[in-house]
Amino acid sequence: MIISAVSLSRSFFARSVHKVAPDLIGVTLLVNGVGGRIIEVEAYHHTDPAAHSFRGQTPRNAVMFGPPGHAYVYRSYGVHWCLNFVCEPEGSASAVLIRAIEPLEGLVKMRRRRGLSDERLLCSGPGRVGEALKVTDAHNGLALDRPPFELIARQTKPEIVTGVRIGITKAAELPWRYGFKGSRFLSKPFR
DNA sequence: TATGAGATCAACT
DNA sequence: GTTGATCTCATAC
Repeated sequence: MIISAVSLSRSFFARSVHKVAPDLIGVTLLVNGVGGRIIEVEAYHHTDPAAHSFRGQTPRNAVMFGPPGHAYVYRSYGVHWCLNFVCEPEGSASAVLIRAIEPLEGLVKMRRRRGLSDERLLCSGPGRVGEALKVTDAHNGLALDRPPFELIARQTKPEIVTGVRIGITKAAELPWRYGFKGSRFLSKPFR
């Protein structure tokens, strides 16, 4: 069977984060040909106290204030690189955090980068995704429809679960975490 | 199974 | 000086 790989259109990200985030579940994300299916994301909006953009533009979050369809990469806890996709028309400053993917392409590279063999732990967490896909500040601001990024549309719409976001204290009650129902690659179970 | 320290940096008080 | 969109390893129950 031949399955054609359809890239996401440029307008995909020119919508509300709350539409883009669930639509990303099941989409295949590759960086330099390495990656897999997006399993878990979180939405951050500029009106949301938990968002980096909430208090206005800084050197770190400047990309969030730019055009949609670009990568926003930030250093988490001084240690990890976390990957976001900027959404909505320019200036609204919202983004989707990629929290987990199901490893499909470049398993050998991901295992080497992570120093792990357990597939389930390769990319199940935002810091782990960054390390496995080798995302760094060099990717901050790059367009998502050009190399090294590749986003391939899903064939069918998966069942999606929602819940509260993880690891935040501000606006912790907002159900803006989205996941692929039943996947074993979720960073934490939904309940 | 659960809690704690360390890594190490931008932004905030 | 403290906090945070995190993870790993160590030690304790």
